[in-house]
Amino acid sequence: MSTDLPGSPTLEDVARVAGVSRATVSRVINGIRNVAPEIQEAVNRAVATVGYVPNRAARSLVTRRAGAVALVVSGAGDERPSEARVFADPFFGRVAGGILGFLRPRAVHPVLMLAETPEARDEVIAFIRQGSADGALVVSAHGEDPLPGLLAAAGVPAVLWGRPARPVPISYVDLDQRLGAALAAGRLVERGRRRVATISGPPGLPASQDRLSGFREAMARSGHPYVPDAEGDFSVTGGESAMRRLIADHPGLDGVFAANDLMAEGALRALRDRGLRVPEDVAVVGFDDAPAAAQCLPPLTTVRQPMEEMAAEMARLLLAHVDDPGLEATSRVFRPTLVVRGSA
Amino acid sequence: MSTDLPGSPTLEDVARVAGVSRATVSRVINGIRNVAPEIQEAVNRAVATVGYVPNRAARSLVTRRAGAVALVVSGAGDERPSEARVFADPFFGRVAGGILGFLRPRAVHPVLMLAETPEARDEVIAFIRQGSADGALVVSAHGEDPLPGLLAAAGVPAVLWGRPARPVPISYVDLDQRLGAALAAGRLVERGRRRVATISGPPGLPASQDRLSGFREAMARSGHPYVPDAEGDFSVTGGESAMRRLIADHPGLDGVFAANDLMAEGALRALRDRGLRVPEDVAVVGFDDAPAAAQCLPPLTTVRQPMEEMAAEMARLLLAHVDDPGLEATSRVFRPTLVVRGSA
DNA sequence: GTGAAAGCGCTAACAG
DNA sequence: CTGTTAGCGCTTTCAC
Repeated sequence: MSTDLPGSPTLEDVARVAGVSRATVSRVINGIRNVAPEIQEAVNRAVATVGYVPNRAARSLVTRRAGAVALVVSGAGDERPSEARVFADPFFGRVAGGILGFLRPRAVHPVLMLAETPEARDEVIAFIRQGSADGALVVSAHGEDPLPGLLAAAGVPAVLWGRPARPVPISYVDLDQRLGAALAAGRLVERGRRRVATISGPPGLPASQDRLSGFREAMARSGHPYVPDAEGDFSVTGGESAMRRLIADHPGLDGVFAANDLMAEGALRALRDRGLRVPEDVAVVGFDDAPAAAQCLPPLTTVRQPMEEMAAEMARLLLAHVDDPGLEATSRVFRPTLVVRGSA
Repeated sequence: MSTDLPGSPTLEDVARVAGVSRATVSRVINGIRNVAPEIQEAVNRAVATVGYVPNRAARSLVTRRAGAVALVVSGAGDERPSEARVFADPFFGRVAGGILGFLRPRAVHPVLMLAETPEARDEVIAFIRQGSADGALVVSAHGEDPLPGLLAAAGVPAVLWGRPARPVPISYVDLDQRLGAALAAGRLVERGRRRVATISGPPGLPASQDRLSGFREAMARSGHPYVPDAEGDFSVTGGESAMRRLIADHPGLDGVFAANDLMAEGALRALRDRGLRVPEDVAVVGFDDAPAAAQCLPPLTTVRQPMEEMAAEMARLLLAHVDDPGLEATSRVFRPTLVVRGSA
């Protein structure tokens, strides 16, 4: 007999109740046409009465689709401590939000993974090779992250957030960082600032490098060949101490470009502590347009990075690669915009 | 023939190469004894040469284990916007970190889910019923979150972060909030503070309520029956404005207990802006011992909540429920400790 | 100690 | 338009 123990109802059960075959039930469940309306009706009723819900493993086994993707946070330091730091960054939150927004309507679920150690990296690729996920979405905290290379070598579908430091045949989504930096420079120059400095991000990240060099080049084009910089780490406290160093080393400062909003927030704080007014004494421009940017005092003028859209695009690209394994690696570069608020 | 297309190698392939049967390979893979050492050797070699990696769907189909759990962020508002906010809170990062730390060595993966709408909630329980995950770990932002009730009704293994507002037969992990609040009160009293106020969290959360009433009761026991409060929302800016209100309404204030560190940080900022010194003029005690607490100026005296351990315990409890469906719902309440730094 | 065989629940040809 | 028939890759009795 097939009326077993509690085990949740299967297609077979639904079929029996509806008085049709498993195949027909399957067709109805998967929304395939060519099924008489009356039968569809009967099947749906049967599904409801037995409380049927399709078994994902069985389905995956035959469709060869997991309906899941790995959301990998990579190279953010190592071991436990890092975990908290990465997730705590509002940046990750926005990216995750954008990805979920795209994946959800498509019934694809993100599996959170950390890839800080060689073993963890192997685990990520094994995870995909064993069919637990159809591909990987990776957010690296380091330009030298070896994961993209491993993914490419394994021939696993993957999309990166940001261009990797060294070329890898993998799709990625990025922002035109240099343009963003130029926007910031333009604003500062437009506001008549002559002694401008910058607080840069972690030098290992291509995004940091591009923002720094892009800013310097734009300033140079405007006749300001010398732009000192203090290195930060993309955190509020990092920005705060960088700003302090800048104030100490360059007393006459009247403009600052911080490579992200968190550091800009720290800079604002340091400036306030020193009794310097923003934007009167020192104008400040941030980068990202993080949620907190509008809450700063004064509200932060910043370069907006459409993170949610970029994140959604990552997801879209990944699913495209999953659907068509032959697809060439591509890159999508978004344009930043300047959001003018009170700080500059 | 079985030498098909590229399709990744299966047990069959390994068996052929090793010259044994599928069953034997399976035993070796799953570390079951009763296999001659020499054969184990041969199998392992074969696994390596063909690059075998077990197919998770096939395995799940028979073992009835997904090897995954849903990590649900629930009731944090609704729709897209919320997503970013929740993840951005350092609180979520630490919890996620603690969970991952426990799950990883056990080869269980967390699938990120949001449950803000009724449909999203149904999706969560369907997700588990279809075998995509073995259970749910849920972090609610609202005491009235309906998800725990649905989970319990569906008989799905689940563990909550924090006691639900209304009793639900579900396991949860919590902190002794009242003891934590008493610790804060004790410190303030010990430092001779006589005009003490508190910045409370979202009133809908049991944790907020317990910290508030626990603090008031402890203060009352020390002879301070009146403790005004200003409501915050667990964010820095919320704490900042609450502090401003408190200063305005209660000029003589000399001590403040903020229901979390983010708000304490905001309070510090508001106090500094008003030219009040901490701890000389006003002593401040926070709650959580967030990573940023030590970075504040002055470093924050706070009530430490062992979030990572609590999170790990959630995961442990969930796996226990998965292994033994008959297990009764239990609760594990952790004890907070006081971390004395500069602010009080 | 090892192999043969029976499914787990589902989808996808292929007939009819 | 619907049913029959094969498996997907793996674990797991049950014999040997």
